[in-house]
Amino acid sequence: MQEQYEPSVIEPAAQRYWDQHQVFAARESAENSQPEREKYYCLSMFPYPSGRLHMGHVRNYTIGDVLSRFMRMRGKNVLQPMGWDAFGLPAENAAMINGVPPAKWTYDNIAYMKKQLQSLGLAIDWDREVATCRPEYYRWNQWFFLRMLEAGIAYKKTGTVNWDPIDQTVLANEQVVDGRGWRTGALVEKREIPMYYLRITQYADDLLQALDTLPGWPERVRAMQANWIGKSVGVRFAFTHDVRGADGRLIDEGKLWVFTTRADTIMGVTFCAVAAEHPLATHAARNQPQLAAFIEECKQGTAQEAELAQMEKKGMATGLYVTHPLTQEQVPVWVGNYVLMNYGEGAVMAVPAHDERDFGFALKYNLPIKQVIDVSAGVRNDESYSLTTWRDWYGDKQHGICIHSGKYDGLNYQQAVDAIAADLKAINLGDKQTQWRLRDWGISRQRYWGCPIPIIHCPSCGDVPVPDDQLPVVLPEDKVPDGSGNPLGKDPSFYQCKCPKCGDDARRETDTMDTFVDSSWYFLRYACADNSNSMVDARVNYWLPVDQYIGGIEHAILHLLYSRFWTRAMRELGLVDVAEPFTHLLTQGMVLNEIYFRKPAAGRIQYFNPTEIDWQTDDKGQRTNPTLRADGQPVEFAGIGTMSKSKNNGVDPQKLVELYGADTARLFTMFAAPPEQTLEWSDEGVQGAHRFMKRLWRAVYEHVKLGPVASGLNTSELNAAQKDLRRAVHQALSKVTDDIQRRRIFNTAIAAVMELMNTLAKFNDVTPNGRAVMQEALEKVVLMLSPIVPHVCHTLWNELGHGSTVIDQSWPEVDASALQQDTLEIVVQVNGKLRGRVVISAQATEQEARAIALADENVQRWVEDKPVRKFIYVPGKLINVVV
RNA sequence: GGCGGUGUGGCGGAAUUGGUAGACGCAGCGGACUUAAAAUCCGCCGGGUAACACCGUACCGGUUCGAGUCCGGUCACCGCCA
Repeated sequence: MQEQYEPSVIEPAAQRYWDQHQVFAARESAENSQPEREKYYCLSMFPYPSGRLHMGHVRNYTIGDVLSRFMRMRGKNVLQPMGWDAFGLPAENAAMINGVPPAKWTYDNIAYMKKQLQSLGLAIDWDREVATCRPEYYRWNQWFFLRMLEAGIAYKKTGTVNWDPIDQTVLANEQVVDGRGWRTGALVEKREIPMYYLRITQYADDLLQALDTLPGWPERVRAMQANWIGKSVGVRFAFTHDVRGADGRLIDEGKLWVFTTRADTIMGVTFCAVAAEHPLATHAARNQPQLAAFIEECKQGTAQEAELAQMEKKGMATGLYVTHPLTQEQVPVWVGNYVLMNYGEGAVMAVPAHDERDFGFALKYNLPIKQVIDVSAGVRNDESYSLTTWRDWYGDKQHGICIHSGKYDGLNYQQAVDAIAADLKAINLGDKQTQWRLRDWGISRQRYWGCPIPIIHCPSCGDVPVPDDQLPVVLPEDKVPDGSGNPLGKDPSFYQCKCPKCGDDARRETDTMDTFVDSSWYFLRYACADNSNSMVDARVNYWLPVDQYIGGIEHAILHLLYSRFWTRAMRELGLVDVAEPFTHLLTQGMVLNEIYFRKPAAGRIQYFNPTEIDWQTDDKGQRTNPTLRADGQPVEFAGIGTMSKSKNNGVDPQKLVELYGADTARLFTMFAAPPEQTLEWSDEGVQGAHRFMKRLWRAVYEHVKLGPVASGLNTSELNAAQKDLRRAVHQALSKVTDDIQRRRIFNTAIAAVMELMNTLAKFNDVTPNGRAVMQEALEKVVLMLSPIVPHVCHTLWNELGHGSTVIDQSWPEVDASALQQDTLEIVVQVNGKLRGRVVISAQATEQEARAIALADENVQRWVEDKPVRKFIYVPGKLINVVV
């Protein structure tokens, strides 16, 4: 065995072995004599082929790889695929800069990044690789889009869309962040264009309720999805009025519609508030310049819920009144800057007594406050209702009872809502209604580098679907966008076509699909990537659902929601059996690094890579005075932030692998933080991980150097030290198994192995029994670490004398007898404070333990002759003497 | 404002069901080896004390024999909210 650990030699060798023996090729059924194994589909979110891997990829794919390899050793039939989310804007942007077609840029990037992924030693079945920009893949986007069109799940409508003036494209609502395009940051404009939508709102209730069937998902992701879907159950009803517009007709047919979740407070309405754009506001402003000015001011304001909640509530009376549908009272109408036209009805009823926002508004503008709910019943008898100070319990609907509400007096929340909704329905002015925040998913994009929407526009037949036998509509791959709109619209060879129905000249749709479409079902296609005859086949039902999905928290809402929707649509159309595609979800934290900069008197801030910085340490060991190594001059430390090009704090995985090897990179990313938390990069930490690799190598080297172990392990002949070592080995094994299998935490599993290695280093017994114990210990260490650092374990397993390979080994079993102890150390507390430790027999009774504990010198010092009031005994762990 | 989360040494983090707070690693300090350095190995490493005592898991209070962990309240920070 070679003395030096050389990852640059052993890593390619291990990878070559895996490759030649096709060990990661997944099969759907049992082969030859192999017994039927349970399937395990381990999926990592596929990357966008941006050019190079970043550390986030390394972290993501290492987590997936550790789980895949672990599950394989646990006897599962594992599928771990990989592919490319290959359509999208960055390719077009790169094309504009370099003058190269997006297709070439994308395919080149895929080739390079695939090599990078392979250098990490991931246990991927590359035979199933998919790239969403290939016609073999996206033809099924088109095919299924047509099925959805037939089923009414997809439809066309003209609507107001968000127009990004820089990217020249439509954005989904969720792609607008703070009123700006999510990629460009440009202020979004409104445009009216025809586009295709998917009826995700039809599935809103199911998508919401089924979140409860996903205990394997993080709580916060489920909360974010529920929040996004935004179900609110309430009552939609109308105040009547006879306000007529300039044309003499009643505005909105004489009805001011509102939606409320607190219909039980309807008798407490003292005014209504409408949005600045509401027809009543517009009407009232015609001859009130002051109101018109206020409306203009409101229109400048935000449309963001978050900002809305924080800004100062302002309003102005319109002078108009509407009639309360149940009391016939005249209710004044105000314009409020906190009411949004495109949310709900653009108008709200105001109940100042029981809504904090309305309460503040009423105080500010001196509007009446009428209490109609009494919460004192059993809950709040210590405080009374005040007209000047808001208390949170004014809005309590759990314990409230209607008062001052005529026939509704005495009803609780649900009873009151039911009764009031029924009364409103009876007079035809309202009914119960469920409102959703979620909107239908607009998928049309006026972009080139995406999947063409398979529709032909015929002057006489209208919108005609491309017949199935003419699919796919192939995207030409030679175009170079120049920023002046969609190249497809300028290419007659693409858009000129014949109508499939009447054969006349027609024009092909030049919009392409949102790239979220591509990623909404790629995990299904991995199961049958080689099938050129159908979108999915029986193999999909074998592999699905995904047992473990791993990816970034940034996809917690959109991608995961769209995938859940798409899978449901496919199930509805009889293509797959499952509704929920992902059983367990792990959202890994981001990779952070330190940020350093200098701010010159003139010019832009200059950022420095953390590797170029030197620190000094003060007498407390704390770092001070960062300087730039190149010139020794001070730099500013700006804290920790996500790795990014603009902050010049990225770490190139390629260089890391070249310098230390893939195993070190894998070990560090798994060790530095739990998978769900952020990971702070540390070059010293990487060196520490590399140091451990070398220690591991040397431990095996020192052992192997002594020649083959003479005798097998005979557990009945071991001395105390040998037994202790065996116990340490099996304790570590027990912990590592639990950490990976149940807890999905790898840093503590690695820590346990490190601790074991520290113990091993102190064990210098070269007797036959001692060496046999050491052989077992090292074998277990190699097996335990093989999912995490597979290359070195591949080599070490053979060096330990095995003809077989570690990839084919089963996960080791804990030997329960090795864990047994004759004596136990028990912690003794006196009055809850640690005062001593005693060693007792493992079989000792509580009486015996008590006698030994009380006899202990340290314990006696604290107990003295005080009477023992209480004696707590936690067997095997702790004694607490209360005196 | 709403929802969700977090708060532990100089740093990343550990403590899994209420039972030894600080595992493991990094940094630092001391030592061995070396002409020297690097590498490697050994030891120390929350505050406090001569040594104990004592103090210590954001803050205030509670439950308990016992609280980082459970409960009530406060503060700070992070994430998400067409």
